[in-house]
Amino acid sequence: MAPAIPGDIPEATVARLPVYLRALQDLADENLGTVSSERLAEMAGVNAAKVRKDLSHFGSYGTRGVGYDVEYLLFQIRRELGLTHDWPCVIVGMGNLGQALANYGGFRDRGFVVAALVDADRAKVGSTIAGVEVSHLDDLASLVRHHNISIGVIATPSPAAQGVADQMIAAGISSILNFAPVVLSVPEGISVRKVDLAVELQILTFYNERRAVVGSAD
Amino acid sequence: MAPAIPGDIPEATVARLPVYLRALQDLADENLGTVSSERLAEMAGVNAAKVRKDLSHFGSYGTRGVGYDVEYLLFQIRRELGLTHDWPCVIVGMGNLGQALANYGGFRDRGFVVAALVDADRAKVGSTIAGVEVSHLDDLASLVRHHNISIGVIATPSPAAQGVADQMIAAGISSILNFAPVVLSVPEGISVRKVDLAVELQILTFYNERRAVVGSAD
DNA sequence: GGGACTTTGTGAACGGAGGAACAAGCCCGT
DNA sequence: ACGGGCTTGTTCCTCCGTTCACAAAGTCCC
Repeated sequence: MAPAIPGDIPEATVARLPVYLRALQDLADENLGTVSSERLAEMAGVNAAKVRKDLSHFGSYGTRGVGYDVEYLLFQIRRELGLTHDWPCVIVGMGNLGQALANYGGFRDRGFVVAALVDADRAKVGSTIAGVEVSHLDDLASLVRHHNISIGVIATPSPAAQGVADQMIAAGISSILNFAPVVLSVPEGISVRKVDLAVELQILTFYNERRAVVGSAD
Repeated sequence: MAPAIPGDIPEATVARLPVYLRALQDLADENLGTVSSERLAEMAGVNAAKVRKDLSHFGSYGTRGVGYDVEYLLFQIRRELGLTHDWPCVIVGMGNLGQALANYGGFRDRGFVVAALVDADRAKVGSTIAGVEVSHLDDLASLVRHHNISIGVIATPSPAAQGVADQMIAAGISSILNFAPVVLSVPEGISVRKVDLAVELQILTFYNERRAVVGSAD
């Protein structure tokens, strides 16, 4: 599961960069010129020292006594995350979740363009969702090539997920976001992130149950 | 963010329990009587020693030389996760994502029942999604009481998320799954988990970009 | 019944991440 | 020019989580 050594940036730091990015965008919208690590930490819901250490991995982007220049830091983090350009994505699986993802506006705002939609069901092929025509799974490879896609989103039922992942990888996709509740096995060099909604809920129930059993000791 | 000490189970272990649960369900479907930590580890995509240590936190559920009894372990993990009964949930925000979540069948299969749907837009109130009528946000508290809901799902636009969270907590909800890309501030004793789809994609692009820059050193 | 084999449960080493604290550096007012 | 006040960058320490390795314990076969 480990995406191997990407450089020398801790994985935990990478996971926080998008959160900083979002906070900085809010600051930029308010026309704030600079921000302190403390303020940024508060907005991101983390510790101030952590913010400074995270940012220091990329160089000295701040000014002592002043803080960080919002625009400059925005640019640097965008660059680190590879968000200087939009990323075309393909979503495979046009069920409830796939359709919702296709319609979800939050992607384009943050640098991701749904370039292609794919389903294995020929009955769905040809219909248009969010302005994009649904193609058949068989055409995945040519779509990936044509749109230069490197990110694939799997929104299929569980049994189909591994097969779709294999086809994505064969087509040249190197980053996969998997919504199917299965553990994908992929070769070295392919990044996979998994989002399992039921797992999140089950983690919540664990703590909920514990609170009930232990009693409200607060 | 830390849900405080729930007992003495490491948070990382809790997060893996649902994964084990899913693997065990697959094993049960195949009528496998027992499973070794090694096999289970492979299915869950983790280390065998980790599986054993995780499970040992709850007692000795295995038999040396044999492995773990699938049915028994299933029962124990379900019990630990509080999945001996179904959990009624309320989804707030009937946009694309909220509707998709309401229609998503994967919840009910895993112990979660969508008991109520809520939106702030009166134009949406009264319509039926996935067999559940949409109520107005003002009725949240009475819905929570009536259906004995302890889990709330936030699928609103970002600006509304904190207010909804506050209302949920005031109504007695203690566990929140947040899809809005904002950091919620909640009092002690409330569990929050956040799912931010764009963040996941941005993490992928980081590694994608790094691979491109570093070159395929594999 | 006993020995060989298998697998769990756990003690200990190891590595990474988090947080406190402080020195270095920058700005501003006088 | 210079001192006071901030804020960063970094060091050090601690803690949590992972992994190895092995003893304990059970099964199976002869």
